[in-house]
Amino acid sequence: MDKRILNNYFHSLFPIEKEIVQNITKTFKHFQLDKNTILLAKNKISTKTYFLEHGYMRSYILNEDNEEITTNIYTAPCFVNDFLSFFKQQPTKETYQTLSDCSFLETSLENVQTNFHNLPEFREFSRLLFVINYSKLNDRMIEMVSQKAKTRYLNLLKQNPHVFQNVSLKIIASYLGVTDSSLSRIRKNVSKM
Amino acid sequence: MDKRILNNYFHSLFPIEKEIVQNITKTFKHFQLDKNTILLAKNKISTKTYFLEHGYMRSYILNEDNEEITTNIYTAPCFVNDFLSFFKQQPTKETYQTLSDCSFLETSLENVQTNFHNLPEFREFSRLLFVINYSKLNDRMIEMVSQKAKTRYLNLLKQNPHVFQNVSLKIIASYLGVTDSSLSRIRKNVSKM
DNA sequence: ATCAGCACTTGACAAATGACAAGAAATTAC
DNA sequence: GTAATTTCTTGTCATTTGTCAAGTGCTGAT
Repeated sequence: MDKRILNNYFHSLFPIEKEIVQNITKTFKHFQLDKNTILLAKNKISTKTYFLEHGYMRSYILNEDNEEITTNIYTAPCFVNDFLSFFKQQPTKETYQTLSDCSFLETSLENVQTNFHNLPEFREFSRLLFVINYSKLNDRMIEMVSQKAKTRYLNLLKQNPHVFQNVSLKIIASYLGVTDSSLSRIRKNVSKM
Repeated sequence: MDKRILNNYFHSLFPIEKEIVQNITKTFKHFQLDKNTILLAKNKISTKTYFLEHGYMRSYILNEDNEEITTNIYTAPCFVNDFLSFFKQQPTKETYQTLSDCSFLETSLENVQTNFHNLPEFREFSRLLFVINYSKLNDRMIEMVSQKAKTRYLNLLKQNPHVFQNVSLKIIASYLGVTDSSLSRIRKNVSKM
């Protein structure tokens, strides 16, 4: 099976030898999911690390009014991993759902552990992945507390314009922390400038 | 020097042998800072991992209007680490400042790397620290987008009441993502219930 | 002891966003 | 192809939060 996208992802983050990457990625297995399918449901324990090769996904929670709050939007290629559930083997708080037809590669916790403890390069890679994810989340948090909705919308539009062709505005609205009617008004306001 | 608090912190997170913890913590060095001192300034490259043994700290950024936005409040005992700056050796976006007299333990990137690659238990510990920090940040982000200011205030009051005795309301307000006048009104409203 | 500055509160008003409802447009199911 | 469902927009009004300015009281420097 073709693992070029996954292999390239390793090389893009970090100088690492081709053979080592192939050694790491050989345990990853391909699979596909249709649009609007649950990859990992709330309260389940995550047993895999997923690499999203093609497509769009999101994670979401239900608030006290049973409304879905989108906590993250994933654009391929990227890793999709519920860190807390996967590494501490405890139930997820979030549900992970495809937003388009998606193709994935997955590997087990056992394989991750073997590589983590045996391959110094994989250790460095996984730590770097944590650092990058943490930093992205921190940036988003800062944006949420210090910018208004219109700025957050414009930033997303600039950084990830393709999301708007692939993800419904309702989902994008909750990701931006506003209602769908507010987002609609913001878009109207932006378009006439 | 007494490293009981640091050693206990390791044991509290994770089942790990006493000798291994002592081996890890032996490279940590004590130091102290007065209230309102900069531990790590914006645009500097972090060279140390810090463990806050006693006291309160915060990290903050300046927004476009040159107002300080508190991005995190640290309550001892805990690790204080700018992951991106420390592990990627790039300039920080945030400034780290003490909010009370503080005592710290610090160790260098070289020591962290040695332990990370030589001690399986330390690898597991550092990954767990990442997982916990990521998860906390994610919870806070969800709270920010889905709860209103009053709820966020009440949650902080419940989870960390001591912060209110040690950190000014102005700083807590910006941490909660509201202005200090709003927080003042929220407190007034809460107190008369 | 005094003065300057800071933290906190409060008032009046403005701006941003939410809640709800209705209708148009797009998508999906059969 | 048609009906049902969902998405998106828009209107009205309420609520939340911000902005600005003033006033009080505390604290720290000299």
